[in-house]
Amino acid sequence: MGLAGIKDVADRAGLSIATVSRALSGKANVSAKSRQLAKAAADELGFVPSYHASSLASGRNHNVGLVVPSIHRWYFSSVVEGVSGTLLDAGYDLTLYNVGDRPERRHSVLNDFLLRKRLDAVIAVALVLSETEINQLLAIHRPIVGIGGALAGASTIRIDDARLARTATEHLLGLGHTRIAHITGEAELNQDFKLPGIRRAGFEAAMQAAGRAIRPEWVVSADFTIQGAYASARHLLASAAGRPTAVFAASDEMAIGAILAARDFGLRVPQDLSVIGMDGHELGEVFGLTTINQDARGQGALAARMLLETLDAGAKRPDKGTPPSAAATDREYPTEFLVRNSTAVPST
Amino acid sequence: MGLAGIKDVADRAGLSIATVSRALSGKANVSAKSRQLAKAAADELGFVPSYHASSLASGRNHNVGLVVPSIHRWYFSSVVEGVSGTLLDAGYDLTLYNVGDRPERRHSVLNDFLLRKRLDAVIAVALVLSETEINQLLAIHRPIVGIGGALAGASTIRIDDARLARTATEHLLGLGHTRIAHITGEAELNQDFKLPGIRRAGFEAAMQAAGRAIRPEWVVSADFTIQGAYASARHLLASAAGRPTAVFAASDEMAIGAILAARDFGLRVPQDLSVIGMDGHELGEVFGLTTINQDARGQGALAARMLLETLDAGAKRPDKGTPPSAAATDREYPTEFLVRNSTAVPST
DNA sequence: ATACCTACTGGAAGCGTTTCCATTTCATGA
DNA sequence: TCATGAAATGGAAACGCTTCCAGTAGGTAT
Repeated sequence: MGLAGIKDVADRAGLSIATVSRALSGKANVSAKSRQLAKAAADELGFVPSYHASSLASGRNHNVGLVVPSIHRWYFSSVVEGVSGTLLDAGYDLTLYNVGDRPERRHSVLNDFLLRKRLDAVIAVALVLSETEINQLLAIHRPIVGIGGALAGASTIRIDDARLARTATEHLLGLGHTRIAHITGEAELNQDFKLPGIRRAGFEAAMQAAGRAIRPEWVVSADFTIQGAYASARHLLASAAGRPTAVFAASDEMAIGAILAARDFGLRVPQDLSVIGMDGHELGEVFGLTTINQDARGQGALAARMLLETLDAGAKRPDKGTPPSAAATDREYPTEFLVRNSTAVPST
Repeated sequence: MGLAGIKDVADRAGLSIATVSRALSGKANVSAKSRQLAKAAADELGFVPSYHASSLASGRNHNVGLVVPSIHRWYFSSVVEGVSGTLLDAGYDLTLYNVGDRPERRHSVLNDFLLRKRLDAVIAVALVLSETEINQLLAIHRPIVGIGGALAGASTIRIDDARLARTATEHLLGLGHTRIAHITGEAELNQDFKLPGIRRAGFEAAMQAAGRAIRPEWVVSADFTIQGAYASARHLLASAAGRPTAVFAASDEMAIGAILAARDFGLRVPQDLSVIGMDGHELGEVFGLTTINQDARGQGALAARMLLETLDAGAKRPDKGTPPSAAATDREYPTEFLVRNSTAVPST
């Protein structure tokens, strides 16, 4: 089988190449009869248009790049699922760039891949791109959407991490807690991904506003995983003497780690220790975790939809036209405060 | 900036297009001087070759497709990380097809995407492709590697699930357990992904070989998540009367769900209930989970390396040559029995 | 019947590379 | 000095589509 080309289809259908192309891609100015003829011939030959030839000729790729710092953690895999589903349904390919913890990869991804005119658009998750980098992308007319990270000049979907962290802390304060600890992200995670610092700032703001001291030894850090936070929380909770009565963890995974550590010490949650998280991890339900639910998957889906919209709008020859979405929108994604039973009034 | 093309580079360097192309792609038969000239000119102009034009002309895509049924579960995200890292380092793109639980997507992915000549190779994770589907891919000279699923005719990386499940069960039997329960995967997961059934068969084989009865009510199913297994295990452990003394879960995530459920009932692990899992989930350490460690990430990396190798071997114009890797290898990936402290001699 | 407009159609020019092939250059040994 | 082959070079033909543009048919109004 010599992989039928459009020429073969045209011959078989008794039409010209041009007409077949129009017919198969659903363009106007094709008679119903021709269209049907073309489709039938294409089916019979099992014709599938060559992606590269079509992209080269039309300038459209039907391919969106997704840049993530990791794929293992709940937040990222949720976003990927959301993006992936939406894109697949729209007939778009998803090219995944998992830049991981290696910064040199990040550079090569931006240069060697993203700029290679092979992507129609880019979704960057929790990645802080420099203005130069953003401009580079915009210069070649590639719309960008950032999720969970501030992208100057590009459209963004995010939640107000500072405010929500503050809300979470205030929930604990409101219950009467004064001895509140915080589990934040590790320093290196703060590099491309300022989130831990922002949530921590929210925590500190709430504490200060309430006139509560922040004990440095009660601010510990972990790597955003359950097991990492478990280890950190064990240190935090080790000595009965200087033990907090509540913990605000910067993610649900870390909150769960704290709950597990607490259980190991025979501490009951919430009677002996209140724990509040942030994210909306599915596993939170098992632990009755009080948290602020953000629909990461939904955020991914929304980002994809936004991109598809601007792509459809700017249709034909994106290289040429004016930059799509001159207006960079900054949407705040809705969240939900989910009170379950990992937080309560302190027993003392 | 009009996005410099190779023509511009050639003009600037005072060379022909052909020589520039050879120089930049590191081909032979280019003088050192010309090569340097070309590189300098390319740098100055910020030239990046057009992916589509280059693929169209050369027939090589530098793009590997990865088909997964999900991205959220530990096993899959681990594999994706492994594949992703290896591919990125080799300068390949990764196109992710998350077919999810919707079978219609699977079909469209195979037809509309994979066959569109845009992929050099395909890695299918835990997906059972029909022989027709495999032949379709092989017919257009696209090497396939399957991970964790049997792909007749294609290369495969897998672990011997049946034997390992048997080993896990034998570990419990060897400790003296007779009342052994099994948490398997749900029926619908068994469709494209026979794994739950295979592990279950291993369990049954071990039990039968030991002359132990399998109590149907002690074989429960869950969706491979912690929370799902937690719910199932609660049912399993609810009545003190007919309670097993050991549980073999078909995945670490489900084993952890069982441990959490046991704790809720005040059962101590391993004194009151032994739990063994399978996979090597990072979280297993926190729970002291005895398991069989399979390096999912390593499997992904290996699959990518295998593919890259055959691609490099078959170099130039893969469309034309003989099918790469006529020899479909079926490798068994090494595993490690990890005895921690979630299993012990039954206390009765 | 003629003019005119519209809906279709097909030829052919790109899209931006890679690579074949013929040609030129250059070093080497006789 | 000249033949000889290897190394380097450039022209031009693909690669397989999309789309512009000119042209053809077929219908309507005059």
